[in-house]
Amino acid sequence: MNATQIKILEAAESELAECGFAGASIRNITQRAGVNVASINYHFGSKVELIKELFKYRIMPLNELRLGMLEKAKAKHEDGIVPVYELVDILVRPTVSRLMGKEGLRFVQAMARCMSEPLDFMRELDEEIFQEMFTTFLEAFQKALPSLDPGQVMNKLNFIICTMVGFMMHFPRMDQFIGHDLSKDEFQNVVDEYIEFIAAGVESARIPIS
Amino acid sequence: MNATQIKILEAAESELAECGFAGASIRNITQRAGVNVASINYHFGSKVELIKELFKYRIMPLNELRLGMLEKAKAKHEDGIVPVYELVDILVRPTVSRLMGKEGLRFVQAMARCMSEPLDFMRELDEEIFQEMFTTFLEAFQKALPSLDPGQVMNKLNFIICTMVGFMMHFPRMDQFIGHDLSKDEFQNVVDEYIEFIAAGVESARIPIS
DNA sequence: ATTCCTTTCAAACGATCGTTTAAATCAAAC
DNA sequence: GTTTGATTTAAACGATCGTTTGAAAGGAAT
Repeated sequence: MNATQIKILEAAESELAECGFAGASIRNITQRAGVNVASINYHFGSKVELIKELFKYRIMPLNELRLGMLEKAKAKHEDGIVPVYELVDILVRPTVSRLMGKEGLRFVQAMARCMSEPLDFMRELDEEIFQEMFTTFLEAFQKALPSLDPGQVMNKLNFIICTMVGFMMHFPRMDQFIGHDLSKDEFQNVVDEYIEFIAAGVESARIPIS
Repeated sequence: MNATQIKILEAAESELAECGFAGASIRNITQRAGVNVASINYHFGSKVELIKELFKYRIMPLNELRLGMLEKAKAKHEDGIVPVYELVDILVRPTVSRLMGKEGLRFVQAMARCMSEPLDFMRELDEEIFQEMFTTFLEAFQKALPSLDPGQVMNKLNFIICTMVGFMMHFPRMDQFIGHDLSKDEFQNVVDEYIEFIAAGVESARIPIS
């Protein structure tokens, strides 16, 4: 991965964050990166190969971080059962906490935008990257919530994903609704409250199994 | 609103749901509707005017429904304070319950896709349509959660919006994660559990005001 | 200095985009 | 039956899209 390729990847990330996949243009990306239009096809083969490469480049270390944290948490508790709150934190914080800081925001927005478009190659990424993490955490949540029906736990995990996707999507608009820009402290507060919000939802079981 | 215009609106909705705004093409829309390419500019003026018209056409009755339900709920409780669970239900169910059924899904997906794109005219719609409902429900939630800091209530409401956006976005993929298509009963179950999930998150207050 | 391989470049490819135009078609009023 | 206004149509507009091409430039090894 040489300097030109990294310049292109970062430019593509910005373009994706602002325009989405359909709206992103090769010409804009290369202009942002200060390289020739043909560079992308030369270095990556095509537009979709470029984007796939970008997400692999970004997501894989993030997932390894998460799985590592999960293993550590399992080891910490003698029965291997990690409490719900901790699981939610491990799952949510690595992504959400990146929203503060321009590069993190850029990545997360690019991600969210592409996830919202039903692109064939994103479905492939789903299967390559997310499915494994989904089943791993599903198992952990089922151990942490033994009183719940397995189907309910599955739903809860899907709800967590929903909230994460929604948060990534809605976050840039939150300022508009709140009325002012968030400071770093306020942002940390929002993240903490958000994780608490999700954990409480996961732990709740007001509706009995019918 | 004559027959041709409605045909165009519905075709536009389908196209938006599948391709988003940037990906939606006038030629595809007119082909779906079985009308000439020039019809859109003749009847609506431009692409963005068409989409704005579509959302006004769909959202305004939905919002009136919600505000009506809120008024009824306020009247039902002698102090005018509507419990959290009921507020969440009023806010979430009218949108989410539409996801079952092809037309509803089509509308919600079109909506979600466009909300994910930072389009100027969507910001206008935000201000015209959502801002009013946001402040109305913010007030109701603040009455229902008197022990919480106003800022926290604001965050909670933003979290609700996040989860709704995320749910609309993620719902078409949920089948893939669950492994089979949802039946009507299963879907109703998911909606109920989802509303409970959110309500529990809103009611939680584990983190003290620091 | 010359060879060889990688990288960059300007230019062009065909396709599709949103929009406009002017003629053709239709439906109702007189 | 003719006229008038609204609607639909096919064709073309200039612009931009992702991709390809063949030549120019660069850099390391001989």
